[in-house]
Amino acid sequence: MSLEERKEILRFPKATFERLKSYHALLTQLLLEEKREYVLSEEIAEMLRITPEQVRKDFSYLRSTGKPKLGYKVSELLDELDELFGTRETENIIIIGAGHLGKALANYKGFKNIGARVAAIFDNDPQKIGTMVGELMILPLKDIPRVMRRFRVRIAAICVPESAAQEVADMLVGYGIRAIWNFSSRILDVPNDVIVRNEDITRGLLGIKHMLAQESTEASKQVEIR
Amino acid sequence: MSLEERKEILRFPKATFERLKSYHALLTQLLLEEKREYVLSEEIAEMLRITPEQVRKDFSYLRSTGKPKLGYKVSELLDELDELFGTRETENIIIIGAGHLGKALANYKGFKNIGARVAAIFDNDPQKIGTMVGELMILPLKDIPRVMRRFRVRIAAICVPESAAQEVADMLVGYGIRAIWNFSSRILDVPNDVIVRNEDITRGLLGIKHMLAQESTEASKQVEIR
DNA sequence: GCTTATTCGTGAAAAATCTCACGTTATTTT
DNA sequence: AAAATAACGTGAGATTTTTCACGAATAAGC
Ligand SMILES: NC(=O)c1ccc[n+]([C@@H]2O[C@H](COP(=O)([O-])OP(=O)(O)OC[C@H]3O[C@@H](n4cnc5c(N)ncnc54)[C@H](O)[C@@H]3O)[C@@H](O)[C@H]2O)c1
Ligand SMILES: NC(=O)c1ccc[n+]([C@@H]2O[C@H](COP(=O)([O-])OP(=O)(O)OC[C@H]3O[C@@H](n4cnc5c(N)ncnc54)[C@H](O)[C@@H]3O)[C@@H](O)[C@H]2O)c1
Repeated sequence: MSLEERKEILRFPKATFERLKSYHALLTQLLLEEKREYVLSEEIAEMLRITPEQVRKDFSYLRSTGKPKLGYKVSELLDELDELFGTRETENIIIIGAGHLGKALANYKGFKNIGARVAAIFDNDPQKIGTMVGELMILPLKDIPRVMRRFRVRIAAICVPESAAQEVADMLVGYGIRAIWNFSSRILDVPNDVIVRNEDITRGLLGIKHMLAQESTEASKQVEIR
Repeated sequence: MSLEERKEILRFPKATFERLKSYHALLTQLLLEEKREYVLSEEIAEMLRITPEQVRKDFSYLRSTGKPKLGYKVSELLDELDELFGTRETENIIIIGAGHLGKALANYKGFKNIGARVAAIFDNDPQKIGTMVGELMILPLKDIPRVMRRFRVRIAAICVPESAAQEVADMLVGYGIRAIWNFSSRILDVPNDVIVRNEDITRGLLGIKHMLAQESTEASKQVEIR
C-alpha cells in the first residue's frame, strides 16, 4: 500500500513534468538572486507565460502548499523539486566527441546544480586524445567500458558528427549504456529499453522561425482585412 | 477566402508541430543516407517511438498523401516540410557571448539546412573582441544595432553567463529584437511581443534522470510485489 | 478580535490530443 | 482482369490536459 501511495503521489501529467523543470529554474533564480521568501502563482505565471491556474494545478501534484495572500514558500517548493529531480544524488555521465559541443558541455559548470558530473570525455581523433579539456583528459574510445564500470555510468552524451552518431550509439548499447543524450540531429536506432533523449539544439530555431512567420501573416491579415 | 484557406491548411495541433520537426530530421536522413524513395508510417513510428496512427494523423494535416503498400514519398514530404519550416529562406541571426557555447554555435555547419545563418557574434570581453571564430570576427556589443540593421536580424541567441543574461536581453529588446533564443538557464523577463525560446540544454538531463529513477522503481516494485 | 481582500485548491466543464477501427485504395499476385 | 493484400485516411470515441469558477483559508487592516 505504501508503494501504491508513493506511486500515486509521483503520478502527474507529462506536460506538468516539463513545466516543473521551468519552475525549478525560476525558483532557483528567485531564491539566489532576489532572496525571495514567497512567490505568487501569478508571478510565476507571468514569467513563464502561462496561466496562474496552470501553476497552481501543477503544484497541486506536489506536497508543498501555498498560503493565501503570500503564495508559495520558495525554499519549500525548491526542496521538493530537488528531491523529485534527484539533484542531490550525483549521476556520472560521459561525453563522446570532444569537438565544439562536447568541449562546451565538458566545461559546463552547471551540471552540479542538477546532480550530474562529467566523468570523462572521449574522442577517436589521435590528435585530441591525451589533450586536456578543463580538468579532464580526452580519452580513447577503448577506455569507455572501464570508465563506465568505475563510475557506474548510465548516461552518455553523443557529440559526434551525424555520420558517426549511429555507430557510436551501437557501441554504447553494446557496453550496456542505459540512456543516450543525443546532441546530433541523427535519429538513432537503439533498443527500446535504452532511453533516448534528442537534444538537437537547432530544432528550437524552427519553432522561432515559424512563430515569426505566423506573426507576420497575422499582421498582414490585419492589414489586408480591414 | 484564399487567406482563410491558407490559414486553415496551416492550422494543426501544437504537438503535431513538434513532431513535424522530428519527421523533418528523420526524412532528411532517410533521403540522404539511404536514398529511400518511400517510407511507411510504421517505420517512422518505430524510429521515433510513437504509433503509426499518430504519424498518419500528423501527415493528414499536410498536403502530402501516402500510397497503400508503399507509404509516403520521402522527397514529397520533405519538400512540404521544408516549405512549412521556411528552410529555403535564410534568416540571419546573431550570437551574444563568444564563450564555449557561443563559439560552438558560431561554428555549427548545420544552420544552412534549417534556413539560418550566423551574421555575427558579439562579446564584451576586450580580450576576445577582434579575434576570430571560424570566419567571423568577434565584435563589441556597440556594433549590434548596425549589424541588426544591415542584416535585418530578428533573432538573437543569448550565450552569456546567467548573471548577464537579463541585461543582455534588455539591451536586445531595446534594439528591437523580435525573438530571443535563450541558452542560459535564466528565465528572462521581456515584453510579451518578443518571442522567447528557452534552450536550456541541461534540462533534458533531468528528464533522463527521472526516467531512469522510475525504471528502477518499477523494477523494484516487480521484485517486491511478486 | 472582526472584517475584508486576496490568493490558494480543486472539482467540473471544456478543449486538445491520441487511439481505435474500419472503409478505401493502390499494388501485387494469380 | 480479378482477387487478395497491405497500408493509408479519418471519424468517432477515449484519454489527457487545460481552463473555469467558486468555496476555503489566511494575512492584513481596522
Ligand atoms: N556545434 C553546435 O552548435 C551544434 C549544434 C547543433 C547540433 N550539433 C551537433 O552536435 C554534434 C557535434 O557537433 P560539434 O560542433 O561539436 O562537431 P565537431 O566536428 O566540432 O566535433 C565532433 C567531434 O567528434 C569526434 N568524432 C568523430 N567521429 C567520432 C567517433 N566515431 N567516435 C568518437 N569521436 C568522434 C571528432 O574527432 C570531433 O572531435 C554534431 O552531430 C552536430 O551536428 C552541434
Ligand atoms: N557550456 C555548456 O555546455 C552550457 C550548457 C547549458 C547552458 N549553458 C549556458 O550557456 C551560457 C553560456 O555558457 P558558456 O559555457 O558558453 O559560458 P562561457 O563562460 O564559456 O562564455 C560566456 C561568454 O559570455 C561573455 N559575456 C559575459 N558577459 C557578457 C555581456 N554582458 N555581454 C556580452 N558577452 C558577455 C564572456 O566574455 C564569455 O565569452 C551560460 O548561461 C551557461 O549557463 C552552457
